[in-house]
Amino acid sequence: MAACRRSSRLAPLVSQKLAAPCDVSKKLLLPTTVKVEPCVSLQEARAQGVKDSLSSSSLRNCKIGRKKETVSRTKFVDQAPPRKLDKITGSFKVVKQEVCQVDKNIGPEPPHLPGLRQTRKVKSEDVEATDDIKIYVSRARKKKLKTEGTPLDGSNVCPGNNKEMKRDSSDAATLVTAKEETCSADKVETSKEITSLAIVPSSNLSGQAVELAVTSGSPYPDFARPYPEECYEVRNRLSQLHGTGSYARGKSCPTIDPLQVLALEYHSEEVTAADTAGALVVSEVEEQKREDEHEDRTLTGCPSVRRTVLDSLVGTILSQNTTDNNSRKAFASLKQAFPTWEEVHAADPKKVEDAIRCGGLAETKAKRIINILDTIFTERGSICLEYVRSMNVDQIKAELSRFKGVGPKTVACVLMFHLEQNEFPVDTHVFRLSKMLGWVPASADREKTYLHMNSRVPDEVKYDLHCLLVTHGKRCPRCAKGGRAQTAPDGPCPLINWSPQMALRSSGDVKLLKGEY
DNA sequence: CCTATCCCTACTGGCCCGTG
DNA sequence: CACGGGCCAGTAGGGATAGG
Repeated sequence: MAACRRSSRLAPLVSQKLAAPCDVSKKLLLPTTVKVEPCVSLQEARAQGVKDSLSSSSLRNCKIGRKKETVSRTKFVDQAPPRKLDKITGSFKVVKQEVCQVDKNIGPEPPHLPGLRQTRKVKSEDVEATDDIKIYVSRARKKKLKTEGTPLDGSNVCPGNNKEMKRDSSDAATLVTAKEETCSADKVETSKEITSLAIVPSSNLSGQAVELAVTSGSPYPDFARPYPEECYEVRNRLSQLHGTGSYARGKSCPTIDPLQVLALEYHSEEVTAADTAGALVVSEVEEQKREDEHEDRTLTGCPSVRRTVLDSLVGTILSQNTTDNNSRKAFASLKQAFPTWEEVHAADPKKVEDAIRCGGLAETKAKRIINILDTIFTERGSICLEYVRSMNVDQIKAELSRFKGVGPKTVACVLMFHLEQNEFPVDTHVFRLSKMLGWVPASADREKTYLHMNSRVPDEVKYDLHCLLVTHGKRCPRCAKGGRAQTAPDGPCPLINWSPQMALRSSGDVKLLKGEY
C-alpha cells in the first residue's frame, strides 16, 4: 500500500506558468536533478525561479541552513498533470529545469495571500445609510477608514447589502416550520437500532461494506465505517428532522449554507417550495434566479453556458469564511460592477476589492480571483474554465487546486454542486460530525476525512448527506461546534447514542477542550 | 540525502461576551 | 457604549521527523 501511495505521488507535474503548455506537455523527460541556488527564504527561492508547485519541504531544503541545493524532477507526460501539491489525491510535486527558466523570466510570484477565516453574522448596526443607498461597513473597516481619514461614501462600500444581514432566531424559525411534529417517539426506537449497528463487529459487515473497505482509496482501508446502511439511515433521520424528501441535485437543500445556496443559483432546475424547509431560501434563490436571467447574457466569456465553472469557482471562493448572505451579495455586486470575467481581469484590483467588500476578506479574495483569471488568460488565451468539463474528476481536482486559495473543500464543492460529480466535500461541520459519528478515526484530519468519506459514502447519498450534515452541524445544539447552534434547533437530535462519542457528548460529562469536536 | 507527512501557526473580518 | 479577548473556518506555510 505504501509503495502504491508513493508511486501515485510521483505523478509528473508541470508549472502553471508555462506559457505554452501544449508544446511542453508533449515532452518526455527523464528524471534528473536541477541545481537551485541556495537561498534564505521561501520567497527568495521562488524569486529564483523555483515554482511554487514545489513542496514546502523541498523548497525549504534549498535553504542554506540545510545545505540542500538540489531538487529532483521526474518527467512530463502527455496529459494534464497536477501542478502543485495535490492535497486531495496526495500526489506530489516536482520542479523542472525548464520551469525554473520560464519562471525566472516571469519574476517573483505575486505577494503571499494569507489564508482565510470564517466570519459570522453581520451586526445590524453596522448597516448605515447614505442618501438612498444603504451600505454595509464593518467595524474593522470603519476603524480603518477612520484611521486613514477616508470619508464614508459609496466608493468604498458595497451597495445593496442592507437586507437580512443578520440571520437571527426569527429567520431560523421561518426556516424550520412544521418540523416539530416530525420528531416523534419513534425516533427513539430507531436510535436504539442504530446504536446496535454502530457497535457491530467488522465480521458482521455487509458484503458491500467489506468490499468498500478493501477497494477504496481511503487512507484508512481497514476502517470500514461508515457502512452504507449507516449513511442511508443518517440521511433519512436528518432528512426527517431538517427537511422533507431527497435533496436531488439542482433542488434546494434545507440549509442556508452559502456554498449550497450559491450552488442552487447555478442550476437551472426549478426550485419549489416543497423542496425546501422554509420560505427564506426559496425566495432568495428565486430572486437571485430572476436577477440571473438578465445577468447571464453578459456574465461570462462563454455565452452558450448559463452558469460556468468559473462562476462556480469564484462563487465558492467568495463563500469562504463568510455568511451565505454576504457571499451571495458579494458575487452579485461583482457581477454588477463587472458583467464579464474579462472585465474583472482588466479591472483595477482595488475596484474588484470594493465590489466584493461586503463578502469580507475582500483584499485577499480579490487578489485570488484576479490571480486565477490571470493564470487562465495567460495559459488559455481566454478567460474560460469550461475546458475542465472534458476532464475526469482527478484531472479537474488537479486543475482547480493549483490555484492559490482553492483547497480541497472548494474543489469538492465545485465538483459536487456545479459539475454534479459524486463528491463529498468535508467542511468543518461534516468533519466534526464524521468524528462524532465514529465514521473516521479520531486522529483523522480534514483531508483524510475527505478521502475516507468520499470513498465510503455511497454515491447516491453523497449530496443529500453532505447537505444534511452541514445543516445539522449548524442547527443542532448538541452537534454544533462548542454546543452553540447558529440557528434555533429543528428538534431533538436523532443521532443521540449513535456512537460512543455521541453518547459522551450528549451526556454532558465530557468537557470539550480547545480543538475537540 | 531526499521526500513525505505530521503538527502547528498565521492570516483574515466579524460575532459574542465580559469588563470598565 | 466602547473596548478587548476569544472564537470561528479554510488555506498556506514552516519546523520537525519518519521513511525510502
